[in-house]
Parts: sequence; structure tokens; C-alpha cells
Amino acid sequence: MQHVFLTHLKERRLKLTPQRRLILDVFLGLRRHVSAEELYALIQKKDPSIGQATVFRSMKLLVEAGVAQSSGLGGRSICYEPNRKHHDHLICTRCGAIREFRSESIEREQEKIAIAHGFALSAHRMELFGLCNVCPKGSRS
Amino acid sequence: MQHVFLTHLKERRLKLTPQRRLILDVFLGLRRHVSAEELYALIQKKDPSIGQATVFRSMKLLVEAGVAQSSGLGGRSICYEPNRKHHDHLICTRCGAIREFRSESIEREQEKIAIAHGFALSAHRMELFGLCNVCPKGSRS
DNA sequence: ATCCTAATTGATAATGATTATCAACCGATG
DNA sequence: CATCGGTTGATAATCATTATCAATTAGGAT
Repeated sequence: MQHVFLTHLKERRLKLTPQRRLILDVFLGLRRHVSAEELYALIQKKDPSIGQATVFRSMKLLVEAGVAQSSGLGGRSICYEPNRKHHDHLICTRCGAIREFRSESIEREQEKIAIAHGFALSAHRMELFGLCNVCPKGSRS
Repeated sequence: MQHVFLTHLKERRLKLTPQRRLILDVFLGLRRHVSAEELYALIQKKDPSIGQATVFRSMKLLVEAGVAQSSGLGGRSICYEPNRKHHDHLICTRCGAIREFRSESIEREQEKIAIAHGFALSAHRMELFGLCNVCPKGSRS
């Protein structure tokens, strides 16, 4: 996984700095979605000298390298997650819980739709919103 | 359609001001996605005395009333569109063209997935990205 | 029609997330 | 190990959006 990042750096004559290595490691060590800000806080614990501009820049770089992908989740701020196998999200509108899923049949259907409209599909995003099974159904907010 | 908005106002003891009426009319007159900023520019042409804070506030209100819905499109800024029948989007990654579609079979599948995960679905967002049929396929960027 | 009160407005300041700037620094290549 | 171009951290700038607040006004009651 880190190999992908190193290759990307070399291809573009970019440099592997200790900051980037740390950010990459911490990010890949997580198993959840993080915002740049959350990640910055985690990074700070390991090396307080790293600035948050560097974290923002590095996350952009990780996305370009294909190591991370930015999911439009997380309200106003961009959230990132390691770019594993493609998947979509189920999001609880009350507690914010996120479940991942993947549906081959939906993806086949998406492909059909794209073709019908003359599009050559390259990616998609799908998010389902609702109440999860631990959140009460009756009361409001 | 405007009826929905008027009802919403009354229910909450909110007031129908000339500003809100104008914003509602201009917004519903459009057949495309608009950002609050674009809408503000259009509103300005009809009544330059309206401030953009009012446009932001009104769009929020229109969403609450169910007259408008905010689509996560439009890069950094929130985009709005009249809340017609539900639909999803096909977006050209090169020229930005947006096509709307709706798939009953995908929605049935989404419902199945939600149930399997113990979720009670209330909404979803789906965006397909690719190249449209007028954009060249070969060259890059 | 007139009052009253709470909602609304416009201008502006404030916020939050992200990006640009820039001098000092440093990784990679030869 | 010198050079050069990429990188860093601090900070200012930007962009979209929200909060503040005095002045205004819609809408129900009188």
C-alpha cells in the first residue's frame, strides 16, 4: 500500500519526507473516516512540530496517489479514508454511524444507466441515509 | 408548489416577506442547479437592495420547507435545486454537464441493503461520474 | 386602520475549512 | 558533498457560510 505512494512520488519527482511518512503511517493505521483536522490532532501527538498545512497538503497528495479517497461525508469538512476496495455508505442520520456495503447488482445497473445516457463511467458515490438499529425510531431529534 | 412554502411559514409563525417571495419565484423559475451565490446574482438584477445573507437564510428555509433540496454538487459551495420528483445525477467529469435519472430497480435494491443492515431508510444520494458523449475520450484533461 | 410584538432584514463582523505565500530547510540525484 | 528544486511551518488570505445587531416590518389582535 505504501508502495503505491512511493511510486507516485518517484514518478513525479516528489520527495519522501519524514512528515509525509508519518502522516501516511498514521492515516493507514486508522480504520475509519477522518477529517484533515482530526488527523492533524493525531499527528500532533506523535510529532508536535508538524504544521496543519502539511497535513492538508499531504492528504491531497495521498488522494492523488490513490492511497486515500475523500468521501463527501463529515458535514462541512472533507473526510478521508484509505482507498481499499470500492464501497458505498449507509449513514445513520441520528447518531452518525457509518456502515459500508457494496452491491454488484446496483453497480451493474449503474453501468446500464450510464450507457443509456452516453456516459463512460469512471466512478460513483452512493450514500443511503436513515436510522440505524440502535437509534430510537419514534421520538424526534 | 409555493403553497407548500406558505403552509410551512404559517405552521411556524414565520412571515412572508417580499424578499422571500422574490427569492422563491426566481428559484422556482430556474430549471437547473444553483449555488446560493449564483442565485444571489440573479436576485440582485431584480432587486439590488436584497442582501446575500437573506439569500442564504432563505435557501435554508426553502430546504426546511421541502421546496428545495441541496445537492452536494458544485464543488465547495452548496447547490440547490427545486424539490421535484426524486432523482439522481450523472455528472461529466470534464465539462461538468449534469444529467438526471431515476432507477426503480436500484432503489428497490437500496431498500434491501438498508434492511439487511437494520437501517430504516429515509433518503439517499447517488452520483455517477464519467465522460459524457460530447467530451473527447482519448486526450487527458 | 392602528398597535404590538416577534420575526426579518441588510450590513458587517466572525467563523471554519482550506489554500496561497514565502523564507528557511532538506531529500535526492549526480 | 554540492546543487537544485521540492517541502516545511507559520501566517496571511480566501471562500462559503453563519452570527450579530440595530432598524424595519409582517401579521394577529384590538
